[in-house]
Amino acid sequence: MLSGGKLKLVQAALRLITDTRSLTSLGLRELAREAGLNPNTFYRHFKNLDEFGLQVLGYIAEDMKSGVRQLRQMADTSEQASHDTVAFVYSYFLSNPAATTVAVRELHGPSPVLRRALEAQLNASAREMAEDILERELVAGVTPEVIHEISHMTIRYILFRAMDYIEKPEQREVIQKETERFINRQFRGAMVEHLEELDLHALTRDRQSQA
Amino acid sequence: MLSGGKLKLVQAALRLITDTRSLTSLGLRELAREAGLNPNTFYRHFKNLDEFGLQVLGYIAEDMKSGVRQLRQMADTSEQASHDTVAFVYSYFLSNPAATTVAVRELHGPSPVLRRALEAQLNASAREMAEDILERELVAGVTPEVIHEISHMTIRYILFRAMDYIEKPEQREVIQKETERFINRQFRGAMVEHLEELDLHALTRDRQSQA
DNA sequence: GTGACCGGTAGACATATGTATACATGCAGA
DNA sequence: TCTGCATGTATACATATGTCTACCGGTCAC
Repeated sequence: MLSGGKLKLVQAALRLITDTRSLTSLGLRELAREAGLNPNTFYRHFKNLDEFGLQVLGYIAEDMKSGVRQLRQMADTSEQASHDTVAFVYSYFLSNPAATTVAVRELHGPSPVLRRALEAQLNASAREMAEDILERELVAGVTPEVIHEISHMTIRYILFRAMDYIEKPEQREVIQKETERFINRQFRGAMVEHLEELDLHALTRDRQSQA
Repeated sequence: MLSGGKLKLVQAALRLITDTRSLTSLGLRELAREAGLNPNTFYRHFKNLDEFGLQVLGYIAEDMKSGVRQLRQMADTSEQASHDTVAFVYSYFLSNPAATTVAVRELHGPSPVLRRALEAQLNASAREMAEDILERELVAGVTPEVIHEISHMTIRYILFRAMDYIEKPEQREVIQKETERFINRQFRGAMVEHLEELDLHALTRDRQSQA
């Protein structure tokens, strides 16, 4: 898809983006230097840095999509599904740290163009996730709209945690477990959404007296 | 607390940070220019730009804290409390857009120093929120640890949504409602966390047949 | 074979930046 | 009154950046 110098420049960007750099902070000369090209070659491929940023986003979006596609796997309960999904997604992020960093950073970054683009891509992922849940009937008694809404939140939540997950190896297990709890609480909360608070309290008391 | 030139520079930063700039992207000369000072005056007050960033964070942290302090108000049910809190917090963000933008942007930004500082401040806020919930016994049947965990997530969630809230006036109502649902689902989900999935389904069916 | 085009290069430009040194002013304490 | 110190300024330098114009070597179509 991307050829020659274009590819070199995009990959150079991914190499340059570490803990301490963001996509929008990269300079054209810097990029060319890292790619082993003449500064002016940049102009042969991109009109300006914004257009370049979009290409980078497209590149990593492609990557992420193909990663998420292989996620369709079996799971009997929703709890099991959330566990598997979370494990998979984080391991994916872990093996693509640069792309992940770009996504997290630019989602709230200073370039409106990139923000919109990323948002659109996240929405697409959320939609996919929701439809997957609906098709496999993993959650009962929750309307499709709510499933979409929760998926939307979940996708973002995972993305934010991904940075910590990458940066703090000793916290990975904790983060993973927290994420699972987050998801399960959302869906369980949605299931009992229309119950009166008093009933809920009674219910909780029941459980506690049982134990 | 901050005096003269120091203050001028910090305020200049807040003025410069709009949709399209981030704290870490500001230059020393740029800052001085906006503050109406000589570039070198910057050095009279700050060792480097990182130290400056920390001061800015401190400045807005002060501001936010005093904002959140007046939040202690009455509410009978947790649902009511989440509604009031969400309304209040968003209106606060709306009236301090620059500070909000800084916080959101730098929490995942390229400067590790600022990231850590912001994280610490968010954790403090989360702790405060959790303790408030515990003191006022707004949520029953949920352990303090879980309340802390949910508070932690909620604080972050609200902060992220704050950007959209500021930027997209036509979506403000929706965002506010979504945030309330988010919070309520978390706590309700936590209440029924230890129930078997089957029981939950039965419960949901009950409600549906009632209706 | 020739002309067009694509990808890459070289050099030069105006302009911006961070920083160092040296100078000016005003106010506090002796 | 003199001294010190904090604050602000002026000038200067090395270095980086985006961008412009011009040049070069292949490759493909005709």
